Amino acid sequence: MAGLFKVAAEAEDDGGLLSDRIRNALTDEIASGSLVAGSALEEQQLADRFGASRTPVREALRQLVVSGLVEVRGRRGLVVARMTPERIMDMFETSAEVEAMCVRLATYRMTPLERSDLIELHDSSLAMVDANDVDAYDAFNRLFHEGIYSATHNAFMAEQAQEVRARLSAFRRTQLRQGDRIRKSRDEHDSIMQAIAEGDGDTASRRMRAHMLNAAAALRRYIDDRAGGQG
Amino acid sequence: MAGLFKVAAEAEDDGGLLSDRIRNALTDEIASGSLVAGSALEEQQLADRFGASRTPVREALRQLVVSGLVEVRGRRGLVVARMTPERIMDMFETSAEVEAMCVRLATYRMTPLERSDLIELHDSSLAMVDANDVDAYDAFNRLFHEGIYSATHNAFMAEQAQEVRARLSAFRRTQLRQGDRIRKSRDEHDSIMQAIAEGDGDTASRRMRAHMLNAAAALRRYIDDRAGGQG
DNA sequence: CGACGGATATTCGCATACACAGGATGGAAT
DNA sequence: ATTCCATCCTGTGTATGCGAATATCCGTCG
Repeated sequence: MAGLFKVAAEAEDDGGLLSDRIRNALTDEIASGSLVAGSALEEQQLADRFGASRTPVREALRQLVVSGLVEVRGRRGLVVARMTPERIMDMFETSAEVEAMCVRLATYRMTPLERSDLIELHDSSLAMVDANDVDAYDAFNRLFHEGIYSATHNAFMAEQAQEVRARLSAFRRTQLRQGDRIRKSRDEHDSIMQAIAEGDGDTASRRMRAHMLNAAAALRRYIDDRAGGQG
Repeated sequence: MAGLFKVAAEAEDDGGLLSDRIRNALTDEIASGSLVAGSALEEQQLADRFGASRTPVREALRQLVVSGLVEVRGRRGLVVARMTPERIMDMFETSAEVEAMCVRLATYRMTPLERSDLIELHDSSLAMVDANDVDAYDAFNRLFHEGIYSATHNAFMAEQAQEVRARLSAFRRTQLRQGDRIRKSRDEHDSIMQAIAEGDGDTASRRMRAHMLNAAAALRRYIDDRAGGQG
């Protein structure tokens, strides 16, 4: 999953391994929702689409299975991981705890430069909220949280947090479109930033946890609205 | 990595996929230290060893790369992930935070049955300490922590915690052999159990973090003793 | 004697080919 | 008409072959 962290690696798409290229492409499509959960993933079909043979496609798929984005169904092929609402909630809760853990460490360890960068980044999000630009805010949100991961000064923890976050990215955008969630999200960021500025890691941690759980609650409302349960 | 959690799957070793069998075997060998960090992993050689062709070996290796146990070295083949002391410490710290996070939730959520099972398990470890049986204690330790993961009643979090833990298993045994670390470990478990019994999740969490960091410190002393740095 | 360059050999990355399993489909029997 | 069975067919799992890239080794030159 170290690869996910260096998304700058997309630049070397042509130079890298074919299987990696396919893996990254599929990761993006699953995370963005282009490939909906439960879709069958046929090797030959994907091979044709990417202009490759089945071998690199297979390797990409097996890697996605390990990272949890794809699941095997016996010998009947692979499907995009279909997650139950319960599992999604579990993942959000885990993400909340992980983020809380990261922001606590980050508060204690970030350098003045990192702190000022994060403040500047946070300030920039106000315009996106006013414009109600969900895509821009989603992109900002990612940078904000990645900035916190990085400020933990623990590369492994940052990777783990990033991995969990990546697995939820498909749902995060959905959740942001709920009502005025985007503005509330920004407000919550603001209160987290205050705690960080005061060097109060425990408070920042609690607020981050609440922030993430609010996002999860918003998603749950959305899921409950859409369907009683399509497990 | 869900596969790691159901280690009962070892029973279906013969029935399962060849690439899975190879992956599990290599995982065990890396975790146990049979394959030392930095060793080259040649596809043909492994294929011969497992009586298979290169294809399933390749798939197994690529999966191990994703899970972080193996790393790629350009086109010059793969090696068992060589971890720097810094990275190992990062992993231990992450593990400490993750365990702290789990025990906090577990304290609030475990059922009376889970609590009594955990107490019983903990009590059983005293004999192993008295006998200074590191292997037995190591096995108990695993059950103890897995019991806590399970008591979070969050399957995803349990899997994540398990995955982090698995990646450190190679070092954990080493650390337990340091001085009277095993007895101290047991004492720390005891204080954690007290907090759990009192339903004080925050205290349990702090004590768990300290417990894990103590283990990391013991390992660091060991590393520092052995070599100034063999990165 | 050391360094540099080319040839060889090893090993990876991908493609293709073959084997096998499970499901779908069609027909026949009840 | 429905159900059961046989056959085919689709798709996965594995093996092998070929091309490319790189390390190694040896010879030659400085």
